[in-house]
Amino acid sequence: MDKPTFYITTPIYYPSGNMHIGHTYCTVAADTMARFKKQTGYDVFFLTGTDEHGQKIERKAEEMGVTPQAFVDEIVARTKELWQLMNIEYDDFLRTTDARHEKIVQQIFRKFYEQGDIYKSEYEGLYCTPCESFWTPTQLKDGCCPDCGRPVEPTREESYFFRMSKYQDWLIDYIETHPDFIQPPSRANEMLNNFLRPGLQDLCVSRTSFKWGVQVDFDPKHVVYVWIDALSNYITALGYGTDHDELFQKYWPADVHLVGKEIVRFHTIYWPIMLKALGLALPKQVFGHGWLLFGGDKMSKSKGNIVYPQPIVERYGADALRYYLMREMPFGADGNYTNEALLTRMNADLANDLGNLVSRTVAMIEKYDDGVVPAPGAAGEFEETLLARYATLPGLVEKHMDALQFSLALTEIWKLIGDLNRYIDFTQPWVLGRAPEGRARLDTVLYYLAECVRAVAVLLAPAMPATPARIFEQLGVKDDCLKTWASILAFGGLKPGTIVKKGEALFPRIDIAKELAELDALDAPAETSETSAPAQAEKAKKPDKAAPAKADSETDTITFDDFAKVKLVTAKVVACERVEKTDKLLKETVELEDGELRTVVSGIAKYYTPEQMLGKTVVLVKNLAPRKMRGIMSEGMLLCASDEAGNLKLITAEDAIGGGWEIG
RNA sequence: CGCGGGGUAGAGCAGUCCGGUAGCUCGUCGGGCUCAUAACCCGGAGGUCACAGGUUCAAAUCCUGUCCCCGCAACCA
Repeated sequence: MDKPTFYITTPIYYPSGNMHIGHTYCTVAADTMARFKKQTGYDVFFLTGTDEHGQKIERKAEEMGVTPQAFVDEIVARTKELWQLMNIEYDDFLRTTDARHEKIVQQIFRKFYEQGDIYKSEYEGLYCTPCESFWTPTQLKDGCCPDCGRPVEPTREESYFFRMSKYQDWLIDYIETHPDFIQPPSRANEMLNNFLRPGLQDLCVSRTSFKWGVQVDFDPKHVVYVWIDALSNYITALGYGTDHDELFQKYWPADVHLVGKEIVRFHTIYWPIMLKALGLALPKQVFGHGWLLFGGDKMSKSKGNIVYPQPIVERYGADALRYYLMREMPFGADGNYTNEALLTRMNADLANDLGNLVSRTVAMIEKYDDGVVPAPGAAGEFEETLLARYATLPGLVEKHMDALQFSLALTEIWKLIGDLNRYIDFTQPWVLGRAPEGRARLDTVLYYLAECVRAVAVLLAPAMPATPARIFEQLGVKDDCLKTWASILAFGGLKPGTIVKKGEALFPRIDIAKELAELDALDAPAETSETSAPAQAEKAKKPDKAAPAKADSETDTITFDDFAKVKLVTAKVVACERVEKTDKLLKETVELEDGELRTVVSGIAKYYTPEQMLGKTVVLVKNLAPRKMRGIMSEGMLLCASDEAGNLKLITAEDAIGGGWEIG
């Protein structure tokens, strides 16, 4: 008999830098789900991968002096290492640079064109030649390029467009009649209200301004634009469109696409329309999970607050991190990552509740029954309570897992763990062990403990794949049949006579204060330099624009001549006002020694009022290229120091009488 | 009125769709136990559910308005 199938995907990640804990979060969730479905009898296919094309990667590679392919190869290699470290068991890893993918994307694109969903037209926009970018009128700043401040010119670029509007009514109807399609439901409203009901624009689906992409085979100067390329991965990985499409026949449509909330739109609007145009079924569900924040802030390279999993896993193991990620926040909402919360959970849940339970269970069997699991006697009141929990637990876990509520599923498992710890206190095995007439009760208690701990190990396996084996080892469970989901549906699988063996603590208790200090010390370099976070990783990242590659690392030096190029002078603030309608900007007029006045715009309004600025002697980068912001030309930059939270302090020169003193 | 998320015990959160005793974890205070990783168990303290109106027998939950916080975007040279 064929098993039911289950096809789950993560997004294909953009390898412009190394994967951090946010990517890890999503991938662990997918892996946990995949393992759970396998455990409960499904034929599972779990896909992840990387989305490797696009101008951004082309540029980064160029800056680093390598080919785009070499650039992404490096990141992909590290990504795969990370997934291995995290115990991610994917069935396939698709790279959009794989020949198998590119070929089918071309085919899909051609099909769209031939059936009239894609038409050739001209992209009309305002083009900034130096930046090679199109801008819409609303993006312009004062009629100029928002990136470089230079004038733009109306330009037409030949492009292909997808007739999204043609499918709009169908899609609205589909979403309204399939309430489970977009999860959580609030995201569906967002899509309907913001994009679908106002009317879809035709989507520009090709570019001629860069080359790093899938070429349009019937019009080679075009490359396929990102979303057609990227979204197709979910079917090209299964061999769609080839002679060997058995996987596609078997697994499509996907049961769930896990996606970050920022790309829900592409997966619930463009992707369904593409599929409809191809005549294919839609995925059963798109689940938009929340973001992992750091201290309440979004993680970002510019804030330097990106958390990488490697140091954590090296210290505490993948299971501890996986548990934390799955347990700490409801899937779908944003959550905070903090080292402190991680360590607290490790101690409270893993060391105290679970680890200690295993430890005391095994220790008592060794002490009172020479390490041999005894046969149970009749169930009493306490046993009935336990059995009641035991009987409903698998069903509850399954219900929560099917709703992707990992946190709730784990909470249910921990309720049994709590019951077991309580059970020991209530039954007091150490008292029973003192008198011969207590022996029968004692044996019953010890058997119930061991059998329930076995069930816990089975239930933990999806989220914590490495831990069950360690529990089974101590319990002396060798028979693989006793490690399956089926084996816990009825109480009593564990054989009396099994030999237990106390081992090392599953999760040793941690000195939180000490560990926190050490983790902070590890993080410290990462705050000032992006390059040091994961020891063997990194090196490949860079700020998005400009900045020559060598400025990347704090260990790199510059020559004196390099330094001499920067003209730093003191400057006195003679006027200052807020720039209207902005949160961050102050406009200062500063005076240099020769009486020269400069206008400077600075993003410091959150830290200084115009009144505070007035009269200060500050440090100005005199020869920085002018840059227009909010329509005001800024002629230089005021030096600031920033702490790890991004708070700014102006560098001032208290003793300087006025402006114009040279520094350096 | 740009888009979105949020304001519930000292901290972090659930509960809000589908009104009906305000709940969980950590911390804290007191007690118990000694099988166990100074773990485990019991109990206590601590909340005008941001604010103001409204609907209702009944509002954290529904409606209206206000305030505040945080992302994104527009402005971090």
